[in-house]
This record gives sequence, structure tokens and C-alpha cells, in this order.
Amino acid sequence: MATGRRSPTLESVAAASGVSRQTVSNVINAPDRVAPPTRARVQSAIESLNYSPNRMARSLRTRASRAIGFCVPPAVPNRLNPVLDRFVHAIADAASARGFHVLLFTAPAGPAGLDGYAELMAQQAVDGFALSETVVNDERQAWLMERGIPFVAFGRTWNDDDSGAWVDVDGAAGVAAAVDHVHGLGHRRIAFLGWPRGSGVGDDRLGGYLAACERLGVPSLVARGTESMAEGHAMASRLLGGPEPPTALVCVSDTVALGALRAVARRNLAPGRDVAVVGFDDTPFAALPGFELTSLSQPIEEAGRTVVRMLLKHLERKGSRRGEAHEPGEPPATNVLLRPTLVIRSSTDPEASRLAR
Amino acid sequence: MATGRRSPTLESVAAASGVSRQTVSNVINAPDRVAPPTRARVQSAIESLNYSPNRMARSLRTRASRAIGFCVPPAVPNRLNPVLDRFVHAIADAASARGFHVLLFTAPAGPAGLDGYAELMAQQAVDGFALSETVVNDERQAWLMERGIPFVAFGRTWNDDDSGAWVDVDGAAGVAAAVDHVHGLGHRRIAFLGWPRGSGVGDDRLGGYLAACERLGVPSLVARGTESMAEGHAMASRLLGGPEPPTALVCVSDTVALGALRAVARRNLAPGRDVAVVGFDDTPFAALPGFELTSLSQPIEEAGRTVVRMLLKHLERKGSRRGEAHEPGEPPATNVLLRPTLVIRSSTDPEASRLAR
DNA sequence: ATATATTGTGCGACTAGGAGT
DNA sequence: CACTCCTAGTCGCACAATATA
Repeated sequence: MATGRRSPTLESVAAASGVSRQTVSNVINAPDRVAPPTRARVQSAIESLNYSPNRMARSLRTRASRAIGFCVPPAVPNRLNPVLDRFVHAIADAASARGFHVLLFTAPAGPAGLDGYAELMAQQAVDGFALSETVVNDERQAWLMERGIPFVAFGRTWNDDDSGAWVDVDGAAGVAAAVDHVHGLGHRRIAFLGWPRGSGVGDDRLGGYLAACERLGVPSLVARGTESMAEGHAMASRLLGGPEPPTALVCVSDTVALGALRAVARRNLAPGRDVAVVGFDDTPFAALPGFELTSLSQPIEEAGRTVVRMLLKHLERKGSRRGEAHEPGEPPATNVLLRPTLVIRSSTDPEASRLAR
Repeated sequence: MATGRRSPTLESVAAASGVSRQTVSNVINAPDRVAPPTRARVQSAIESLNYSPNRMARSLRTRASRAIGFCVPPAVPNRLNPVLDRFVHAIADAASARGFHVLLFTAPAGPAGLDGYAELMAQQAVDGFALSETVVNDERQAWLMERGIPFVAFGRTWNDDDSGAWVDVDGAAGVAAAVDHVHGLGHRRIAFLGWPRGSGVGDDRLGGYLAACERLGVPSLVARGTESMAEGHAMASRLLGGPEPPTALVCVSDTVALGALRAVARRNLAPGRDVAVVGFDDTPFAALPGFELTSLSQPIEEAGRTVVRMLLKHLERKGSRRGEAHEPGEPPATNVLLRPTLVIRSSTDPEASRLAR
């Protein structure tokens, strides 16, 4: 006795509505198997008792936790691009909408952290994983795949063996759109300020630039430097001081673009009027007065939703093969590329800010 | 038969090491109750089978999910202060270290979202909550408290009834330190650029300013405006154009401080030399070349760790009172104030940036 | 009586198969 | 035989109360 005031259970609801446990279970999981009058009676009991099924008990029985694991990468200090906030919110939201939860955990980078993933699966704490911050030669995809652990990555596997499902933003298409934009404004000498060779993302964006130049029949001019305002400033200064200076600077990131903007100002040139500057990521301060940087906005929220949708589809399929039946040719590891949106501001078009207001 | 290859259970380990289930359970949960030789034998079986306890089964039995719920607030577009990234990482890390997980969920703001909290508890999906983004007249604290749901908030309950445990950053102390800093540099006319009355955080920071001025015996000069660069610019321009213009501008946020910096530059005054400017939050771009803004850095990671530590302590206490025994005077709702750190850059001290390198 | 290891039992929900119309 | 509902057994673990030295 004196059991405290515990949450109602299937049994309490059954007692309250004068049916058996199983009938209550059916009302919840297979309503069409219960006669309408009974169903209504049980439903009202559920509501009046404020019953909601114990997730642990359910998971124990069904062998499915209805949770998605997400490893939060260590916060990079001074990163200007708060992409994680948005992605995390998006996956949590999308998961909630389908009765799933997102389980956060941390793990050291590299192979040492992989055990964390395996352990969560062994504990049956999650049904699969959402990955982010994928890098070139990321071990996680192949490792998870070998063990048959479901996952979907935000970011391509830049490796040759394109293993696993992923969702990514089409950097090449984005940069090409930027080149088209400044070309449409009359610019013909368009330079690209990029990162050093070897980064998947950087090479992708550069590729879009080169393709667009060729398509438009304009010469290409590429500078390379690391991700910093200082390097952006240096690259832009060098190009603008050359013999035939470019009139448009398409940059691999907002950080580089900010450096470029300062270099333009230093030469007493007007950004957007004399020299067009385009960034990538549409970071918060691109919109600030004093910058007004045209930039490519990544559809992070859509990426998050898509990751969850693909993962849940994968899980459903896996869950339905009771006796390891069929498996029609190991379902294709789908890949999705999302297009970024060009947000036009005064750094390319002085009229833009006026129009926006 | 053909059970597939399921994860090992207590029973498999027991069979493999020639003991009973319960002995294996003891090896895991109360090793001192098992004789060393037996313990070693079981341990090796655990390792060779790669066994790890099923979290769902354990939770079902113990009535504790060992998970902390965290409601991810909607990502504010264009927010310059990526505080959530850091906080989320910190709580996930601190929780992991003690065998807990962080469960993410989303809920609409206001009273409508409260049910989400209750449901997670009813489902036994979490043992308690970490709150963030607390606002004035936040209903959550009182609501959770009424229902006996454990929680710790990052951010004070700005209400009068100081209900529940919280961890917060001491804005008043931070601003006071900033005033001391510029006073130490010789400034005597020090102004404060704040937010409109009524925001808990803003009033707290203003309080620190007023107290410091009184203590130092310098006059106080307060301007108020909303959180934007434009308002910061306007406030600073107005003050600098006055009869006895201030030589130091202590700002309620980095955003306001950036506006102030631009206003200083517009008047051809050198930030740090002619007019000192201090921000609050130490946002990523405060460190960028071109800004070099002195600012108050919030110990977000420590706040996250503290929130988790306090919550787990609370949970332990709750878990130990089996028959709802004792409760010695309802343990005090502890409150922790952390001091922000003043990061000195050239916006107050032109030498600072040189020293830092 | 003290260490140590072993059965029973139940957490709360689902699955399977059977009983009643 | 359909339709509806119910009884019995199970998931993996930990608590409680026993057996064996």
C-alpha cells in the first residue's frame, strides 16, 4: 500500500474502463481492432487518467527506443557560423513530430569516439544516428555501416567509397548562382577567394565557380588562403592591386568575404558599386548595417528535417522485416543535395538594401 | 530458434561465466558483494561478450531513465551570440561523464509548451530538466515545482517568488569590473548604454554600473535603447555629441557596443585611445581584427556543468527516499552566480592586442 | 552469525494464440 | 468464419528474500 502516486499504467486504464489490458493496448496501437463503443470508453478513461505509455516498458518489449543519437561536436571557439544551433533544433523538431526523441552524447574525435556509438546501440538507447560535421576521411560512416547501424549524415562522405546516406548543401550550385548574379550585374572579371586545396567543401565550391566561368565565357582567377578575415584581406588586396583587377570577389565563406570587404574599403572603393563581394553561409552579421554582405544561405533546417526523414524511413524498413525476410537488393543509400539561396544585399547591389525595407 | 544475433543479456553472461543472473548484476552494481575470483571471472565474460546492460530494462525496473530533458528553444535568426551551442555541449558532456544522457525536445513557447515537459516525465523518458532561456515571468519554474518535477535553470527566475534552483552569470559584477577597468585607465566620464527597463538581464547589468559609479565616486550617465547596432550607434552619437561627452562607453551587449564603435569611428575618434568601449558576451566577432572589442566573457561551459551537477544531486536525493521518508525541511533551492571574465582588447587598451600576441 | 551466491517476483507494455459471440 | 475481446507468456534487469558454505 502507500504506493505513492505513481503514473497510471495500462492496467489502471483497463480497470477504470472495465476492459482488459490488451484492449487498452489495442486502442492505442491498433484502434481499428477495437469496437467503436469500447474504443470511446477506453479513450475517455485514458484522458481522464491522463495516461501516457511508459516509454521504457514499450521499448523493452518492442526493441526500439524511438530515439535518434546525435553526437555534439566540441564547440569551436570563435566560430562565426552558428550552424549547429539550427541543425540541432531542426532534428529535434522533426523527430518530435514523429514521436522520436534526440539523444545527445559526446565522444572524442577520431576512432576513439566510435565506441560511444556502438555502446548506445548495445544499450538499446537509440535506434540510429544523425551525423554532422563530417570531414574528409571520416571513419564513422564505414564503421557504422560495417556494423549495420542505421545513420544519415549531414555532409557528404568525401571519401571515394560513397558509403551511407547523406544530405548536403550543393556548394557548387550556390557559388555558380553567385557568379551568375554578379555576371548579370555586368561584372566580367570575377575572382574566387578560396581555401587551400584538399577540403571537400572548399573544392566543391571552387568547382562551381570554375564551371560557371566556363559556361559564361569569362576568365577565371583563383586565390587561396585559410579561413580568416586576415587571409581574406590579403587575398583581396593582392588581386585588387594587380594589373587587371577583378571587379567582383566571390568568396568561399563569409569570414573571407569580410576580410575582402575591408580590403575594398581600404582602397577607397565602394563595395557593391566599384567592387562586388559575395560570401557564403549567410552568417548573422552578413545582415548587419556596415556589412550588408550578399551571401549564400544554407537551408540548415531543411537539411535537418531531411536527415530525420531519411533515417526514420530506414528504421521503418528495418523494423518491418521481422524474420529478416526480403531486403530487395539492399535499399539504395540515398543522397540528397539541397540548393543554397542567394541573399542579395548592398555588397553586390547598392539598391538591394533599399528594396528590402 | 533463429533469434538473429541479439545483444548479450545478463543471462548470457551468467551462462558464460557459470554463475547466476543476480551475481552478474551484482558485479555491475555492487562489486563488493561478490568474491574477487568470481568477480574477475564474470568481468572477463562481460568483456569477451562485449556486454552492456540494456538501458530500457534497467530503467523500467529502477524507475529512473538516467536522462535529462532539455527543450531546445527556437533558433533566433541572426542572433550574434551562439550561446546555445556551448551550453548544449556542456550539459551533454557533464551528463555523459556521470552516465546520464540529454534528451532533446521542442515545445511551443508559453503555457502551451508545458505539457511537453509533463509528458516526458509521465513517459518516464527523463528524470528531470535543464532549463535555459528563462525570461521574466517565465511560467515554467512554478509549474514544474508544483508538480514536483526536478529541474535546474540556467538563468534566474526574475519573478519575485524565487522558485527553484538556478545558475546564472553575475551581470552586475561583470559590468562593475568593466567600470573598474576603464576607471583604472583614467576614464572619469563613463556612460552606460543599456536596454529598456524591464528586462531582468538588462536591469541587472545596469545595477552593476550604478553601484560601481557610486563606489568610485564618478557621475553616472545612462542611455537606453533596444538590442541592435543601429540603437547602439544612435545612443553613442547622442552622448558623444553632448556638452561633456563621456570618454568611456560601457555597453549592455556586444551588439550595442558594435554600434557604439562605429559611432566613435564616425566622429574620427580612435576607439581605445580617445574613447573606450566595452561590450558584454564576448561574441565571436569581438575578437575579429577591425573590432578588437573588450568584452565580458560568460562562463557558459561552467554554467552547463553546474546545472547538471545540481540537478543530479537533486535526483540522487530524491531517488534515495524510498518510502518518502524524511525530507529534512525541503532542501534549499540553491542558487549559483558565476562571474564573467573581462577580456581586454584594443577597444579600451590599444596595447592589449599587442600584448596578446 | 558472516560472507557469498541463488532463486522467486515484478517493473509496464507488447505479441501470440485462444475464447466467446 | 468474421469480429471482438481476453488470458498467458515475454522483454532484460534489479529488488527482496532466501539457500549454502
